[in-house]
Order: sequence, then structure tokens, then C-alpha cells
Amino acid sequence: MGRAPCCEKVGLKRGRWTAEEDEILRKYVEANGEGSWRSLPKNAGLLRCGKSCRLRWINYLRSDLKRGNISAQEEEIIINLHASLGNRWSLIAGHLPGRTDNEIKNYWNSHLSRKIQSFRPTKFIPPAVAAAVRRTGRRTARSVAKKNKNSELKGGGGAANTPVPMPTTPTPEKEALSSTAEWQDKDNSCNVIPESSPLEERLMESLGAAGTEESEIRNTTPVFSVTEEMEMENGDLCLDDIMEDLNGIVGLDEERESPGKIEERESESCRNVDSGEKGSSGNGNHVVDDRGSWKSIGEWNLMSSPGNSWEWDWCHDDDTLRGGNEEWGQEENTLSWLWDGDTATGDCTDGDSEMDRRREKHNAMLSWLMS
DNA sequence: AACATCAGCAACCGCACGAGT
DNA sequence: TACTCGTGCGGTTGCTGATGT
Repeated sequence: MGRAPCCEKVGLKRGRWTAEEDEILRKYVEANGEGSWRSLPKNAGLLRCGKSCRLRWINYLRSDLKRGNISAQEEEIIINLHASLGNRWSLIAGHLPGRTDNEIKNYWNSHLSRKIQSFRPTKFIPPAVAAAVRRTGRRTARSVAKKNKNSELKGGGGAANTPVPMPTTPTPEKEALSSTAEWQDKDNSCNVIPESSPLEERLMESLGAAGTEESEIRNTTPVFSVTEEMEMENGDLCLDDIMEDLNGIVGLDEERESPGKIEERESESCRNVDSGEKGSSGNGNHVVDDRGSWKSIGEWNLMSSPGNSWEWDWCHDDDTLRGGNEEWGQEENTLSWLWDGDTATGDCTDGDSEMDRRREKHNAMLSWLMS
């Protein structure tokens, strides 16, 4: 049974509120208090949906709202809170008296996300920040896409220190654009973090730059992209390279697996990749068993089918442990969007080398992992 | 001056959740 | 236990003014 609409929409006014409507709503709420939003329009004589009234009151008419621009201090608070809370705008707003979640959300999407995207993406960006950037709304994405249309400089990318939710399979048009393939410089060149912003300072902190000469950090921080020295071995994707980098930067290593899970996996006769011995390898938890090669990140396992170095799919522990091989193809768990055709990793012309394509794939995976 | 594009923001939509019945 | 209702939240849309060409 479908749920009844929150209000009878026929005959109700929509769009911008007029001063008269504001006045009616204000007087009514001041006289009767907040709440009972559904019945409010009828009682107050407004031709508006109750939800619309509530929104108008909360975001605009409340007397305790702070007007004016977001201050630098507030911006810093937003950045800090967003790094730990993610897109929980109402929680963030709770720390900023007089500011609404909608206001903060808009400010983030229109100001902060753009600031963050202005960072050259081959530098490490704190995970939550980058992840949030990828999650930002259509407008920002559209604007950035337009903005980048004629530019070689691509925005986005990076990784997060908030709990990283397992992403649903992104649509190619939405998410492939945010993969490394888009933002990576064509020449994989090392780039420079812009100076002089609170956000940039936060980035430095996140890089663990304490005690290090800023200019050194700024100019020598390991670039998170495939370079000549990050090559593939024997023609295969060096996932271990990626994982080493991830371990070094976001500390994935320590939380990779509980001892219990390792035991469970050992009991499944996993062989070490390099030695052929049972159990996970010393470097992260890259193992090979009869289902292929796989790595673990938290409860999620990145797996490749036997004999196919490039087809890396995500599988949850639950599925892995119960032998969920048949579920690897679940749409929501797959990474295949990263390289389903050339559109996801940039147009690869016939003239591109196989190594270039591998680098692009490597980078695409890397950026995805970091997010 | 006219048009196109961009940026900011208010408002809407759909979903989730808790309380009440 | 199942259902409805009220509310809150996050994502998305679209309007409008500013800016660029």
C-alpha cells in the first residue's frame, strides 16, 4: 500500500514565498508554536504544503537565525566537522548556532567543494573531504564538468578518513568522471598544493607534515598517481603497490583484518601469493585461493577472478566467507565501472600504449580506493 | 545591448525513522 | 505486529542575479 502524500498537492502554491505568506506563517508559529506542520497550513490559512511551511520556518523565518556570510571561523568548523561527520548537515549545523543545515549544505556545495576541487588531485586529500566532494550534488558536478570542459586540469579525487561506506555502483556518467582518469594530469606530472588557506593547512596536517619543512612537503609529497617508478610487474596490476601506498597514508594496514577472519581464511586453504604457502602474505592481506586473488579492506574484499588480472570486484566478508563467488557480479559491489570500456578511464585511442591504459586503470582503482 | 553561462541559494522531493494506535 | 502519521534529513532541482562574451 502506497503511502499517502504528506499533503494534498492539488491547489497548493509552490515556489518562492511571498512576504505576505511569510508574515502569516511567522505570526501563526509565534502564536501556536512549532509542530503540527501538516495541519498548520489549513489553520493558518496558507495554501502551502506542511512540509513547505516547516522548511520555510526552519530555514528562513526562525528568529534565532544568523544572517550574513559564513565567517572564516565558521568555515573552519564546517571543514573540521565535515571531515569527521561527512554529509550530516544537521549535525554540523548543530555546532553552528544560527545556521541551518540547508545553508551549510549549500555553502559546502557552492564554496567549499570547489575550493577542495581546486587542489591538484594527484596530491593526497583527506579522505572525508574528497569523498564528500564526490558525493556533492548535481550542480557542483555539473558546474565543474562545464568548467573543466576546456581545461586539462581536472578536479576531485583523493581519499577519506571518515568511515568509508561501501559505495554503490556509480553510473559511469556520474562517477567515472570523478575517477583518476578525469583529474589526472595527462603527463602524470607532480603538482603543487595551493598555498594560504585553512583547508590547505588541514591537508598538511592530514599528511602528517608536522616537523617537516612546508615547502618540502608541498613539493615532494608522494604523488598519488602511476609514475614510471610505479610499474606493473609481469604485465599484471600491482595491487600491492596500491595497497602499500594506501597503508602508508591512510593506515589501512592495521585495520585490515581481525585475527579471527585471518584464521577463517586460512582454514579455507588460501595460499600466499608469493610463497605458495597457506595464509595471507606479509604485505597486507593479498592472497590467492581457488577463487582468485584478493585483498581486504575492513569487511570488504577486493577480488579478481582467476586468470584475469584486471577484473577486480568487491565482495563483502559475509559473502566471501560463505563462498559467495557467485555473488561477485552483484552490481553494487563491482568495480568494473572503472574500466568498462574506455569511457570510464578516458578515451584510449589506438595509439595509446597498453602500459598507458594500465596506468590509467591503476590510477582509477587507486582513486576509487582512496575515496 | 543581447545573449550565454555561471554561481548562489531557496525550495522541493523522496526516503527513513520513531511514536502512536 | 502492522500500519499510519508526523517529522527530519540529505539529495536534487530550478529560479534569479551576476558575470562574461
